Amino acid sequence: MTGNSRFAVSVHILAYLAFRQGSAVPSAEIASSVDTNPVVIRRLLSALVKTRLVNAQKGATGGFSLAVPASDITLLHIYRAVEPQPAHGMNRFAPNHKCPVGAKIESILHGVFVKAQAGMEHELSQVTLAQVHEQLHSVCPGKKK
Amino acid sequence: MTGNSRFAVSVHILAYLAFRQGSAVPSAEIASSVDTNPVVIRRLLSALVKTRLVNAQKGATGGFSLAVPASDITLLHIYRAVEPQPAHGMNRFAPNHKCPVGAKIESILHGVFVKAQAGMEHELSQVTLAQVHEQLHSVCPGKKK
DNA sequence: CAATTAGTAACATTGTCGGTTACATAAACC
DNA sequence: GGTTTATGTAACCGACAATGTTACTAATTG
Repeated sequence: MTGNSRFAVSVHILAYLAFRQGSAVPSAEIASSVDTNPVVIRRLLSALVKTRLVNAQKGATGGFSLAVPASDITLLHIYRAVEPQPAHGMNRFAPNHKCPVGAKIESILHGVFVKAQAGMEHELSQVTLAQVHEQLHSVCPGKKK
Repeated sequence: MTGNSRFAVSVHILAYLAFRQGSAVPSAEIASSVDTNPVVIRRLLSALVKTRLVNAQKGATGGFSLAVPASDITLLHIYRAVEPQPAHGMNRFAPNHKCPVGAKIESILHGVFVKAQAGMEHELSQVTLAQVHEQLHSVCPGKKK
């Protein structure tokens, strides 16, 4: 979608916070689940705190927790919080404006990207963190019997 | 969308071929319109030739031309021809499978990405190269009077 | 005061993308 | 046939982005 994995890791983080419910979870514990460095986790959580999806508490016994019910958080909220301006796949695209095609293609492509982005974001808006949380619990393979 | 500009440049290329109709257009001329190196253009055209959207002809008087009417080419065709496997924003995402969340989040996220991708691709499938070509001709600013 | 944790800056490492050079192959034209 | 023009690709370089890592400060608990 964007080349990076910020969104994927962020959903993982929030799913983990939903999993651990009301308790304050330190970044090191989340980092262990994601298998990365705690600073990477804190960087992403910094953006999620700014958009008020997550509470942060410093000090011993501190950590992160959901600031909003999981059913109120859609994946689009997470996407927007964590993903920088779409940049719309036109980063290094600067056609020659002296050519009649180059002069107009940029704005045409911009319109296309806006529509494509909207199509994608609509799908993300249809999935809540609570649904992701449910899927985590259902069908635990090997935990039957 | 993908971080790179392969798709944007490819649409530009095909719009240029539509603009220049039946004639064989050399990569150097297209490169001038896109303002890049001819090899970059040929690399992308190589993929478009493989999917039979474009004809290539070597030698003097050679060049590239559309192999199919512009009205039969959707932006999704172009996207698929030119963009490698979506990789779905999970490139460097390898959570810890020993954790109950890490063990299941991957497949859940995969499902999310498939839906998001489908939403985006649907929008691309609704736009044809012929429509882009039309927009190139309409409303030439400063060409009135 | 000691321990724990968020917050953040700074730097290293890695991978991808685009640009460039170089050369082989093929076709047109004199 | 030889010259010119063009595609087809490999190989390499430099720029940039993303992630990982270290190191430090600030806040909070007990």
